[in-house]
Amino acid sequence: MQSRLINIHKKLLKHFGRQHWWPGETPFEIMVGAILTQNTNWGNVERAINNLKQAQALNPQKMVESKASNVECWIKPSGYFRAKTKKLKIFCGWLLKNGGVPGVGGWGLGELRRELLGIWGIGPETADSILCYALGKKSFVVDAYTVRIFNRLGLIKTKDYHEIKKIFENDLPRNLKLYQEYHALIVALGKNYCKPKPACENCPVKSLCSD
DNA sequence: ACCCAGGGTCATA
DNA sequence: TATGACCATGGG
Repeated sequence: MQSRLINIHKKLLKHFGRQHWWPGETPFEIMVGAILTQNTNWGNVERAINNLKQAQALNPQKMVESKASNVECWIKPSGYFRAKTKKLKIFCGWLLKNGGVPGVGGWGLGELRRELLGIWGIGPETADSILCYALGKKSFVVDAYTVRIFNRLGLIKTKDYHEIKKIFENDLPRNLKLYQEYHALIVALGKNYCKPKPACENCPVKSLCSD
């Protein structure tokens, strides 16, 4: 399995090139993006983040202090704007209480991951995205594309998040840039070739990933 | 007019 | 444990 996963990464890298993820300028912006992109097209998230920047609200303090109706207005393009406003406010409250980005950045991976998962609105993928891309922790991110693609390739036969995460983390070299690049490439692959319907027979993914 | 998107929570069986 | 409803905007 090990050589398969690494081999697939190599092929994807060759085909798509480096993705330079996460698209965001600061760790906090990456964290906000990780929450806003939940089940949402990235283009819509960019509009929301631009609104926050324009309002000079892209910092934890302002996020907590601002009226909910204002935050809702800024992030409206990213959808689920009421739910996500609540998530952002709760998350930023937690962040401030714990010394901001520098404060939580010093924690160990295991402890920090459990903390994040304890926050309302932060599930496994959002937590791992924050860990891996905002804080540089070696925590592999699994998403719907990963589940779909690797099941279709026949390399896994489970949809369980943590099972799949372990498969990747056990088999891949423990390398941050590899974790970051691999997940980004999986998203590139999923966006371009691996739609839910139809589940194509001659899926380009298979030839792309075959030996 | 449909399906989909870089999920997560909650209620129900 | 495992489905289903719900959250909501914008692109194809």
